[in-house]
Amino acid sequence: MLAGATGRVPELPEVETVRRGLAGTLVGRTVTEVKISGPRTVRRQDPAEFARRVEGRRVVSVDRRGKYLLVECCGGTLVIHLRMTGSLRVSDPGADRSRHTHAVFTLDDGRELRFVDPRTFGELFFVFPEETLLDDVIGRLGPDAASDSVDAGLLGDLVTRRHTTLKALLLDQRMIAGVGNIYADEICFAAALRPDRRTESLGPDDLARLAAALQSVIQRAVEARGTSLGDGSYRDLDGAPGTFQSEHAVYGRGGEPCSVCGTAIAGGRLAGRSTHFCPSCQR
DNA sequence: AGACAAGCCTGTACGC
DNA sequence: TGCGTACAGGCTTGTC
Repeated sequence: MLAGATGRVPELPEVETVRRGLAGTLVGRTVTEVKISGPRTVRRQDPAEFARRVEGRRVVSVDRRGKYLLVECCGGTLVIHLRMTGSLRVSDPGADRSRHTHAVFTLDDGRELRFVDPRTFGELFFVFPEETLLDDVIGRLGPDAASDSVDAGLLGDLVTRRHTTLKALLLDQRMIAGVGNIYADEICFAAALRPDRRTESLGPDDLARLAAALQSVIQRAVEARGTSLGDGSYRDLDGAPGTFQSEHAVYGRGGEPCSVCGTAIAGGRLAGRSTHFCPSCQR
């Protein structure tokens, strides 16, 4: 296993797992108090103003677009992006507060929702319906990778619009929202396509396999509650890891034999990201 | 000790 | 000129 190649970053399946947990925890609850301690955690608006906006609001539903969590409240939306190392935990108020806890939401059932983020890339903000900030952020995103609309036809449109490598296309949130580095590699393997394939070279059969691979990898990963590799990696709201890492065919397996053909998995850098693929199975 | 991991944004360079 | 793409840098810190 490559040093540091620990998939700690939440992508769609991990964020979806958190969303489901949040829905069960937050819907119908009212946020009674908000405490922001991280100086970078709320950066699109004043943290005190953010706290004022959220306090006293009842949660109606919890949605997700790509890697963004949308906590729909009466009168506005709490937006959460975990970025690289952000995580959310539900705790009793007396429970030890881990280092790097940057925000605490107290609920009317006495529990706390805590936002923990060592690298502080993650962020929170709250938008009123009449504000455009949500549209500015979410409106840039392509269709959600878990949505039925991501089929061979849509992918055909994308590859004519964006001439680049397959990996760069999959990582581009404006094209398809929710895929990150781990699942991009896994999707390419499942589609038997090299990550460095030029998008303009993909034919109908390739696009059909790609669409099927996207759906199946994302669906299986959601069912496995995401990927957790190594210490400090992603955990769900209750601190439990996902299990999809046991199904990884290529990510983090550079040099290991391919599970299908035995060829050594190749590793390298593409689109600025560590990239792994089977040089024999993927063309 | 310094390189690396990552998502996302921004700035810049480049080729057609 | 302009557009789309490629790439580097910034942000950050735990790990190797």
